[in-house]
Amino acid sequence: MQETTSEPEQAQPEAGLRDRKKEAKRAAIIAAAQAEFIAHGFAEARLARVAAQAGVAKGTLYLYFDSKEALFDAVLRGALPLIFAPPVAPDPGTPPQVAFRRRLRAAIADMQASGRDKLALIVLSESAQFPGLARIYLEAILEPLFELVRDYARSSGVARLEPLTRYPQLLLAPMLAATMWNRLMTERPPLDLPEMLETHLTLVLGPPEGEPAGVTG
Amino acid sequence: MQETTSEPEQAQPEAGLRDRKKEAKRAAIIAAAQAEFIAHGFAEARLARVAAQAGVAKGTLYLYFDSKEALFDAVLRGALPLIFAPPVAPDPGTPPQVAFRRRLRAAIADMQASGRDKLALIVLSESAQFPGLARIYLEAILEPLFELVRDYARSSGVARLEPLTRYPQLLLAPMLAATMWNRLMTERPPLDLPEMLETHLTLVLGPPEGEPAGVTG
Amino acid sequence: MQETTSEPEQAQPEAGLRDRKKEAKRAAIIAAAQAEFIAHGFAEARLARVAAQAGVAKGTLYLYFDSKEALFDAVLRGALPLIFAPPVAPDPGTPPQVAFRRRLRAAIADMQASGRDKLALIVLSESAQFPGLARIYLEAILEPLFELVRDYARSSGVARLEPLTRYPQLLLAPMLAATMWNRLMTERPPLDLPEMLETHLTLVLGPPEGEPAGVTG
Amino acid sequence: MQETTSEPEQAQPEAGLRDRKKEAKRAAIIAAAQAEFIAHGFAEARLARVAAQAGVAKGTLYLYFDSKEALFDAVLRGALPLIFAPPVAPDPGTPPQVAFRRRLRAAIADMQASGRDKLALIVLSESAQFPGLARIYLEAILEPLFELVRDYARSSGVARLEPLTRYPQLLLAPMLAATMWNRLMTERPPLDLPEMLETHLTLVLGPPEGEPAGVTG
DNA sequence: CATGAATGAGGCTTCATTCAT
DNA sequence: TATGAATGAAGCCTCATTCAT
Repeated sequence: MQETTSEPEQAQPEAGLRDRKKEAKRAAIIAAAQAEFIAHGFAEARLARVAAQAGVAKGTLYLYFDSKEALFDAVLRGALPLIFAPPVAPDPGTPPQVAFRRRLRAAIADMQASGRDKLALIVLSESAQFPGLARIYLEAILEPLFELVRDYARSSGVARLEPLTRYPQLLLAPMLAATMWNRLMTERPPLDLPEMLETHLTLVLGPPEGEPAGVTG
Repeated sequence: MQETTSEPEQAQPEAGLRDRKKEAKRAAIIAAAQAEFIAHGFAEARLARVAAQAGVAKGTLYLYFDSKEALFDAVLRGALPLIFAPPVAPDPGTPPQVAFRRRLRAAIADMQASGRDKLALIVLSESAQFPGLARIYLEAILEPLFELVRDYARSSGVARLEPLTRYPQLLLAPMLAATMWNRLMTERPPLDLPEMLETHLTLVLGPPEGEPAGVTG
Repeated sequence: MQETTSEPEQAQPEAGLRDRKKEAKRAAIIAAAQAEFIAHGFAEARLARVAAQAGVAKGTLYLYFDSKEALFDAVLRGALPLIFAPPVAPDPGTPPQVAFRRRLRAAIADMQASGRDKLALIVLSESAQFPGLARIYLEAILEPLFELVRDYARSSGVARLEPLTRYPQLLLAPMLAATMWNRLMTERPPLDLPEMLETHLTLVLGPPEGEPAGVTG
Repeated sequence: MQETTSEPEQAQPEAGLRDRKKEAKRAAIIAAAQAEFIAHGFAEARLARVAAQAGVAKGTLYLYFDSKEALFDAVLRGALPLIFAPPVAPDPGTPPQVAFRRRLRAAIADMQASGRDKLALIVLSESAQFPGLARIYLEAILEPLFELVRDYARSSGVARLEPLTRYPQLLLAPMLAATMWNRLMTERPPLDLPEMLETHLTLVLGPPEGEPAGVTG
């Protein structure tokens, strides 16, 4: 139990090193798999490509994951925590509407940048094969967003917005639709997601206030 | 009904009969394939099941379609014309807003009832494999709807709605989202699509007028 | 029901031809598999070799059998009926002891010649993997033999043989042992199975009577 | 317990300790392997399970054995010496027939208790893969038993038993058969091996004498 | 035109064996 | 000496596609 002096902590750091390496490899595999699933969907994803991309042998995948499905599962779960980590500290002082809009913008940008929107699509279309997963995944993604919307609609005190507490989807749907659009309509100029979002929010919620203010006002 | 005499005398009716039979079989195959693709997605669809369902041998599929992809293509194209057949005659005399809302309602109901919403999902998620198809399909479905929205926004003369001429998606997205929701969240009470649509339209367009009329002011 | 004359019954014989071909191929596969299982045991048996030996593609095996285990099962079941088809017609007139001995001799010779003794061994040693099969197989092979022994012991009226009605195994075990011996001790001169059997029967049952009579003349 | 000083001073006792430790580990591996082979046969045996059971890492196995086959070989050879260690001191004074029967009984009981009967089965069925081994193993087990039988048959002076000097198998086969039977027919009441053996010996050799005495004689 | 048996490339997965630590 | 992560050959099996009938 005593501390080793010169060559400190033999077991601990060595195991730590091992574990760190394992964890790094695990992460590499998940990253490679995520790219593969995003590029080809579940059924057409090839574990050989995942292994090659991750720089390991095919068999090595099975040291970390029991099966292709388990790997898919891990990719999804791995993506989950990233989805709604508050992107910027809540910054007290900003009016709620501004914070709300920032939050939505960040969520959109993150989905787009990470490619997780494509994962969501895959889960959607292959939900027949992964029934439980679809529920978990979508709940983990959507429920927090819904709560965000409901909170805002309630706290805003605007009567017109009351329906959003029942159908928070209404506010979020265009983001989903637009993100799909951009992923699919690669031959066209992409939609300007932030602007479109702003437009939609203005359409539904009214013009923004408190923010740097674009127009004169 | 007459027997074919071995000499192609009445080429017309005989060929017509043949063609009708061929066409019927072709239709049966497409119907079976549509069900299969909807139920399992593209990759997991099995031609053996399609053939069995259509009541033909597996080899027979190849007399009508070159490949699994060609069959998928045919299914999609077969579904297209149905999507926007005007469901009810335009019925002159109804105010444009009412007609517009009816049209949207009909489109939604049709998508839902036919299962074509699932087809759309499949195209979405497997668009990497079917790049051209995705474009064609979505354009055929969405463009007419967009045009409908743009027309309405323009002709309404309401300034607030001007953004819809640039982003007609904003009005349609909730329908897409809701249809996906209901397809996936089978464990929960389904969203009431018509009501949700109405809510959304009211939220964006304002309360309906000319129709039975809900609130007053 | 009528006899086929020149070219009658189109469906029947054509289907018959197809079926006959399928049946022939099925038989060829089973034969090839039996040889393979006998040569290498279950786990080391290679379906590639079975297919090659049977003159079919690997995938073809799966048109006839669901899995390697199912093929093994079929091999065993296919071997069963052969095991105790009465080799010669019972020939009334021969005294029961003679008939009994003949029967045993034939059973031994048949097991040896067909290689089914090796199959039995495989079932034995891999019974952990095929629990039900072991029971079925051994019952199908052994129970009839046991019954034969019991019948004889009872009908002989010899008091000394009474234990055989309880332990018919005692009379048959040497045949099992000897057949194993010859299969394993390939480097030694093989046991003369018939003679050994005769010796054993004489040892237990007493000298044969009624048969051509051996030495003296 | 003393620290190794880096200079190999007391090579003898230290090495002895080391050797003992190594030997213990080696024994643990063999024991684990024997259990594994008995439970699953050779092909289905998993070195991972052996290592886990022995409490060592998988790689460690290869410090002691070159390959899975070498380990199997070691298991068999390790089991050999146990098979015919005279279970009770020959005890002079008992009549030969009694000693003989006791010996057989002990051999049977030992095979059963140790699970080595299953090992024998495995060797039998996989003899194609281990040709040399099969011979060695079976000779080591059977030859001593055969000699026992031959000795007895000769020394008994009973003419009827003369065939046993040529076919000692005849006396032993039921034990082999019965041991197999009990291993396989786990769903049925097991054969009472000692009683069956006694029955067989009585059937072939005549009623026992000198022992507690059943009949008078 | 229709059939359905046959094909065979290629996917996922296993596991004895190796090797850097 | 011991570890256990990594390897990669090889097996079983699937299924879109072909072709003789």
